[in-house]
Amino acid sequence: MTKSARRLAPKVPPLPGTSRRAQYSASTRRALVDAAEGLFTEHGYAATSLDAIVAEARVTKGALYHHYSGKQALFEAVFERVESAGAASIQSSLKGHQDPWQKALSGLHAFLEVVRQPSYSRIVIQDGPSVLGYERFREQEERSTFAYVLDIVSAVLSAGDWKLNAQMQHTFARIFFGAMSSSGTSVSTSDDADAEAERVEIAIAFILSGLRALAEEGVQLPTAPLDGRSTGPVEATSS
Amino acid sequence: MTKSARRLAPKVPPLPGTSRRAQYSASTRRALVDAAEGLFTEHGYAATSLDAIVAEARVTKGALYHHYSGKQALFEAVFERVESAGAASIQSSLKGHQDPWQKALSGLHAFLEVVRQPSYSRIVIQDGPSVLGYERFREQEERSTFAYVLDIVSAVLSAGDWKLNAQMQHTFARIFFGAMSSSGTSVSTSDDADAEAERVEIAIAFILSGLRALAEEGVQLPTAPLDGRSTGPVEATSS
DNA sequence: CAGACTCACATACCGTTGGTACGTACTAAG
DNA sequence: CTTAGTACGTACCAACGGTATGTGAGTCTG
Repeated sequence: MTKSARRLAPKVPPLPGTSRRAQYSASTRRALVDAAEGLFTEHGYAATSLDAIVAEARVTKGALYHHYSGKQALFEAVFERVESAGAASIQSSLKGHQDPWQKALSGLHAFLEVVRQPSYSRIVIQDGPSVLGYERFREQEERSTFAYVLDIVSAVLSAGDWKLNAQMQHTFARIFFGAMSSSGTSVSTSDDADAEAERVEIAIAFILSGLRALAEEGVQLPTAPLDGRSTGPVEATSS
Repeated sequence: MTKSARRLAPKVPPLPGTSRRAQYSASTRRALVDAAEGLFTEHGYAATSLDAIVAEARVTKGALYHHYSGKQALFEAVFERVESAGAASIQSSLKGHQDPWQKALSGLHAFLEVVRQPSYSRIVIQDGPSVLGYERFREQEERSTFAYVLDIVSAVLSAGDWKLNAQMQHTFARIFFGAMSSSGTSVSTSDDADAEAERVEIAIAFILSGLRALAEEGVQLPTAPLDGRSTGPVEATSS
């Protein structure tokens, strides 16, 4: 392979992605991802066969395996697209807010909108963790949706004049992210999604206002674990 | 079937479950569930074949399909056992606390212990929703672990002198349950699980103390949706 | 106690599925 | 026109969940 490879480089491989075949190729990939997204959303990952996907995309399995290493890799492509679309939607809702508390409420609202989309609910929230494995799922989340949550939570916490290390910020973000995901799924499966979303917003806003009250009182986070479970009634957290 | 069926009823079908065959049968079921729990925990639902399970249990597929209608039904049996064991563990931690806030902290601690067990983490938290489907998963949770969370949350909320309808209590419970599940998984996959669990306890306790602060101030829940995202800065939630 | 009957499995098999090996048409470069 | 490589299509395979059917031990009835 070394003897004939170095002829002389073509002028320029005219921008990879602009040639005819590259366009066809990209089109095929899109068709596959589109079809897969629809079928995964409708029937879930396990109940969707590759035959169904390639039929819907009007290609063959050969094409699929040429572009993706397998079913899971295709799912990852779908996941990434759906996830980043949702994250972008959330991000855009944050513009025009400086007050962290307002930003949090606005982001929460946007999140509850995103999670009501069937594709996001099914692909990201429901099938995501088990298909990708929790580790990979988390890697993906960490650098998109969760990142925003972390940002906002950190902003809220520092607005509360609490100095926390990165780990503690992470923990808080994880807690709120979990709360939002869970209640988000609850919203998306509710009979009256609007009403449920409203309740969630009220509830989380109320919880946030609780933190705000603590901030105004100047209450600090305890650094030691509060052992309030073993024997008698102890004084617990409030100052 | 009607001609010879009504002889006369045998004295009593000597307590179903005590006959020899019934004992063998029960033993086989246990072996299957035991084997399945181990393999599901280790490799996950999808990556565990029925052949592997029946080999581990030292029976054949015929036996499996005699007792369970399929792989999913077997998983449900495993799920139910692991789940109820965890729920029982949590429930027992609640004894000896009258103060709802203390009860909440104690339950939280117990939950974080339970969720650190690999079987619970993998089978209930991770594979549960996608295998059973979110609806069935939720039905199961609703009448065990989630029920306790709902109880505690309701107690906390009414201790805060807030009158909420059942829906709102549900919403709050869902929020906290989600927060606990998510951070619980985070704990179980952490490098230093103890430290992470400690942080989670501190954080959630802090959030609870925020609610407590609101209670002491007599702040009430807003009933209308707070629209704090559209145009300018609005006054938001705090009184 | 003898026979009929039932239950708790074992064995052999099937359809579907994810994945692979290989052939082929089309394209871009020389 | 040749040549190399890409983008597929076709044919196939192994593994898996699930089923149909056989069989022997256990249980009940007379």
